[in-house]
Amino acid sequence: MGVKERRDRERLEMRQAILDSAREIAAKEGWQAVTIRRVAEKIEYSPPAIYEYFESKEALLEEEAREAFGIFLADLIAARDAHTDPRERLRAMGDAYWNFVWKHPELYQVISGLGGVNLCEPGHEHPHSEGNQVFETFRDVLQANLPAAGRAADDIEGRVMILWSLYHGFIALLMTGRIPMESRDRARALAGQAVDGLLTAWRAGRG
Amino acid sequence: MGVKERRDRERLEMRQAILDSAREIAAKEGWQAVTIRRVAEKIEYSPPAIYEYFESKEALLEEEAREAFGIFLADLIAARDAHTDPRERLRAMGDAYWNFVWKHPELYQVISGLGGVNLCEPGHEHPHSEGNQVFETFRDVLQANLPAAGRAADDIEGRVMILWSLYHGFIALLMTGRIPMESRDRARALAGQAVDGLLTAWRAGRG
DNA sequence: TCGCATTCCTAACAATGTTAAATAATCATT
DNA sequence: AATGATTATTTAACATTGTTAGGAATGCGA
Repeated sequence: MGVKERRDRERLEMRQAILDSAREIAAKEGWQAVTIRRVAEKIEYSPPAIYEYFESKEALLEEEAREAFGIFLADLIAARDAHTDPRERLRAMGDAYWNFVWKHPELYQVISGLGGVNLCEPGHEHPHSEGNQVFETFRDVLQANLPAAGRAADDIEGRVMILWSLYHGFIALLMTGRIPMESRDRARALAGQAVDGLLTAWRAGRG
Repeated sequence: MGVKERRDRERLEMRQAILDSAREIAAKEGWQAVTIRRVAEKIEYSPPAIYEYFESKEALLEEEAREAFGIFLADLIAARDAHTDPRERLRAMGDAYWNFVWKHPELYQVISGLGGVNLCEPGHEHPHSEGNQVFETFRDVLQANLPAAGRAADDIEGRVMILWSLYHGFIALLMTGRIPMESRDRARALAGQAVDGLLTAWRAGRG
């Protein structure tokens, strides 16, 4: 009675085909161009067929965000595990963050509400467990970068937020054109420089 | 023959009424709810009437952004001029930045492409002279906060970008729900703390 | 008064997300 | 194998979006 299994598998394949098509359109033309009808045309089905696999366009985009978080997290963990020294680890994770964004802009956009993705709003809850895992990974590695003394007293999570905001701020300003794209490499250098400054301040217990 | 003047004045008033209506809707229900038809209904005109005053919805939003930049800049300059000590000035401008965002979220959104505003894209040029003025104002005040030695060699503008990214990053993460709104005050404290850390690093010539 | 520009409206278009209803395909059971 | 039920998929449509075409008013200067 493996017929049920096959049908489930086919259903998953269809679902994935929809996700892949949407992402492909987004990668080529931006999320603005991702339309139920465009996706349907790409997989050679009629528009309403999509609604057998996703409750709405928003649900589809949320699933894209979940996938994106998964890839992002995998990249970060790979970068961390490529080194043992805490400083090397943090540096590599910063590189991984930055590289992920410009290697898959559409993924970072759907994660962070950039590029005309409407998912993200203050009220809206983000139940992506990978999102939390990203945060926790950064927290653990940052903690290993700080002196043991007074570690409990220090607000490690607050400092993760600081670094996160710094990176995301630069990326958002670049992606929205506020900082011109020609300054991308310079922005990367500045972000790294700022992180170094903050780290030394924190190590010295002055932050 | 002041009839021409009167007509011009009426035209400007109508234009402003459109802008005000759009902003009012955005303030109450977000930019997603700002629709040509909603704006038209609010000013008791038919939808196509709007196109006599704005070439397109995008042009309307761009004008909103221009207005928003003007208010933002005025707030920043007022904060700066309320003090003479450079440190006080920078602190006050940081406060002004933060306060502007949460006093007029819809204005910051239309400026920065948050909250479902599609204006901002990497290619799109932003010819808001007020945007540059904001940057230059911050640059001058930051410069006054750094030691004179080696000022020319230091990358002041890069450091403005760093502070800008830090602030904007926190705000964007809050507005998109990545950082929960309950942590807003904590985020503000963290941002200030990070700025202090960076400033001391820069003053010591270690940044 | 006539012509002309401005202002505004009705009606419509195409594109969007989405739903209803009907049809085709597939499967389990007899 | 035939049948009834479930599932998959499509066609047609709806409401909402931005936007345009074409035509009334309106008021100005000749």
